[in-house]
Amino acid sequence: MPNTTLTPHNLEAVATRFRILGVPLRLEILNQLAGGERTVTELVEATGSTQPNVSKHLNTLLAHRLVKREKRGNSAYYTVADPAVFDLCEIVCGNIERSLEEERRAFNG
Amino acid sequence: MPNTTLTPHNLEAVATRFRILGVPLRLEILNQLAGGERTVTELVEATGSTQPNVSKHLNTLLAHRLVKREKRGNSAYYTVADPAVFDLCEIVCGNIERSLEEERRAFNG
DNA sequence: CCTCTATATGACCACATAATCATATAGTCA
DNA sequence: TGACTATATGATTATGTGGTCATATAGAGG
Repeated sequence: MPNTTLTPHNLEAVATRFRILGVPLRLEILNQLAGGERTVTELVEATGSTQPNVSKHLNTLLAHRLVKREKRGNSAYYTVADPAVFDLCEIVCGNIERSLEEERRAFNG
Repeated sequence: MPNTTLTPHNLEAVATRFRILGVPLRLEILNQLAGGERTVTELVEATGSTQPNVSKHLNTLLAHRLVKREKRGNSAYYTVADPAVFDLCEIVCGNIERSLEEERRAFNG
């Protein structure tokens, strides 16, 4: 029953969620977190970005509840809050694939 | 087998797709198109936005293959290119729901 | 051809925000 | 306490883009 659909009322919230996911570095971070919890330093190394930048994006992801943070010792360990985000990526990939396939068919019979 | 996942290579494309969906008016347009093809004028009335603005967003959606356009007579009829986008919205809604539910549980036991 | 309607487009502005730098905070260990 | 490491944060800049306005394009009907 909680199979909510797109309504004018939650439209803003949904758009915001999409916007959060619309930044490559944030997707890359989430992709890293798909392999389990990571510290900021690990994410900095994995992404090649700067520490303040990664921290800031993690903060954004945290504020929108896409990740969870747990402080242990000197470090902050981040994990994905809801694995369903990866389903999103799957679907989007499927979308893009079909688009490209269709374009290909349109080009050469 | 075309079950593509998030890789560094398509990451940019996926992020772009998310960014396109991250604008409330565009979501509203897609939501309208869920009910079948619509003309620009119809979408202007339904959304309460201006004609140039709606046209511009339709152009963006078209450029990224989220909608299709067909010109008949004096009007332009738009349709959703890939209904799978609505699955995205469903998932996001589910995400948000779970977030809020969890937040609620955290607040009052 | 003229008018009306529908749609697209270019110029412009305003605002949000991603990236960077410097610095603050805070925990660990000697 | 002092040095070191890890993380967060404030200020600033640069850029992208959503919205608006005016205008162009184009088809329909007289």
